[in-house]
Amino acid sequence: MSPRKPRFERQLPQERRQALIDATIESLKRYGHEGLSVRRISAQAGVSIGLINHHFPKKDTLIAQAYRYFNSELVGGVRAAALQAPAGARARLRAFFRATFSPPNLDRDVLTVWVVFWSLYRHSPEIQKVHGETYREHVDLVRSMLADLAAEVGKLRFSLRLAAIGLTAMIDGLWLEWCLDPGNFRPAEAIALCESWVDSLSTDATHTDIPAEAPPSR
Amino acid sequence: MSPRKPRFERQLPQERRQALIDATIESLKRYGHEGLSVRRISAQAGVSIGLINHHFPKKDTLIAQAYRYFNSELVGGVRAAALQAPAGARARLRAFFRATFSPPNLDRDVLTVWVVFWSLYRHSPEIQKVHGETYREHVDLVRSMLADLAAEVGKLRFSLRLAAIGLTAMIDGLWLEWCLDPGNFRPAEAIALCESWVDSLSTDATHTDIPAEAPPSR
DNA sequence: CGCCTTGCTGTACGATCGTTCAGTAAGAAC
DNA sequence: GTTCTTACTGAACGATCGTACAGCAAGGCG
Repeated sequence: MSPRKPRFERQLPQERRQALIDATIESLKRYGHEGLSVRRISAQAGVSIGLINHHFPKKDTLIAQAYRYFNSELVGGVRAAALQAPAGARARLRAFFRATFSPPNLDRDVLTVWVVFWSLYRHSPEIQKVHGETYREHVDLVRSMLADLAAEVGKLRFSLRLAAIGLTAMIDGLWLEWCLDPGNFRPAEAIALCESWVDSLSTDATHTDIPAEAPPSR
Repeated sequence: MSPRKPRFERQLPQERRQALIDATIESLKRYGHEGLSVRRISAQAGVSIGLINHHFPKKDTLIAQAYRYFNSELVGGVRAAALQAPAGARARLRAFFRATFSPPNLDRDVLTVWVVFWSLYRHSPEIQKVHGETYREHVDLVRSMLADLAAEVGKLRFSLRLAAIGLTAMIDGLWLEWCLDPGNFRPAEAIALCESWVDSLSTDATHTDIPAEAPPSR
């Protein structure tokens, strides 16, 4: 007699949880918002429907943890790229932009996942919580590089806070536009736009009246 | 005998369709993605469930038309603001930025509606079709103002195409960031970031190597 | 006033949703 | 080989989904 093939393999909870998180993101890439159902996710992971609720109290918990993982992967990747670059604020920023506008980050499916997560934000406290914890890391990374730039070239055109906001907005906006229509511009052009914007930070204001710097109410 | 109150009022198809479009957007503001169900929408409009399929062949058609209306309202509003401004590229851009970062456009609910529509884009051919037709109007508006600017100050740092992409990205990115956390910056700061970026367009490049301008493959 | 058009209602249908839970079996421990 | 823990399955539940459709009734018209 041949040994029976087991109907399933037991795994350590932490490994299975990660597999479910991976399946969540993959299903989200495949089917968009409709991929976020327990049936789609469990099918993608090759497990039964009930296993999700065995490892996660609610579906929303799994989605929030998938968002956390997705965020940390991005931040980890671009941070590593920036740290591997030669010393100097501009070189680090250049490497950061290259990583930002290259695979795996510049990928229509990946960017679609971002947009779907963002669309869940307003009506999901769990997503809001994860966002508050992880998106800050991304902004902090940008801010630290801009701080290095300021140390090299002197005072910037905007406060560190506002400069980081502007650069993050430019990146997110370019991501969004490229996600909706990748034929509009090439990655190298997106990098050029970002570098040009950083350059403009270190030149004196010529035409614009910058409003007095008052930190926002919050 | 008091005259019986009619159980419902008949309306012209075009009026009822518009009412359903309004209800769709309102329900979307209220409940996010989950507001896009025929039951939520019909409840918001105060009509029966079946009326939606009486006026629209499929739910997706209604959603796509709501996206079209939402887009045209935005473009119409900011274009009107730009046209009412004093002559001159900078004045028009300034008015455009003010309209872009003021109500009704700068409203968390309104911005959430944008993000949800964007999240539907990749897996909905109907949304893609509307987007292709209407988003172009917005980009064209931006491009025409930048063309006027170029005519005033001479050659810009980027091609008209790329400059419009960068400015649109900056606006969309700031919208997104403000939607996720309105406490991060004030509207006046967003306007300053945009105006500063436009200013940098008309100064010579100093540090950045701009890649050769080759139109994208498409 | 009665007729006719048609905007409109509301039930019904099958599909799919998130969650529960009793039962199964994998695989380590002894 | 036996026992035990628990990762795991899969049917079942009620709720909600989009669509279809038979019938009602509002309101203009003759």
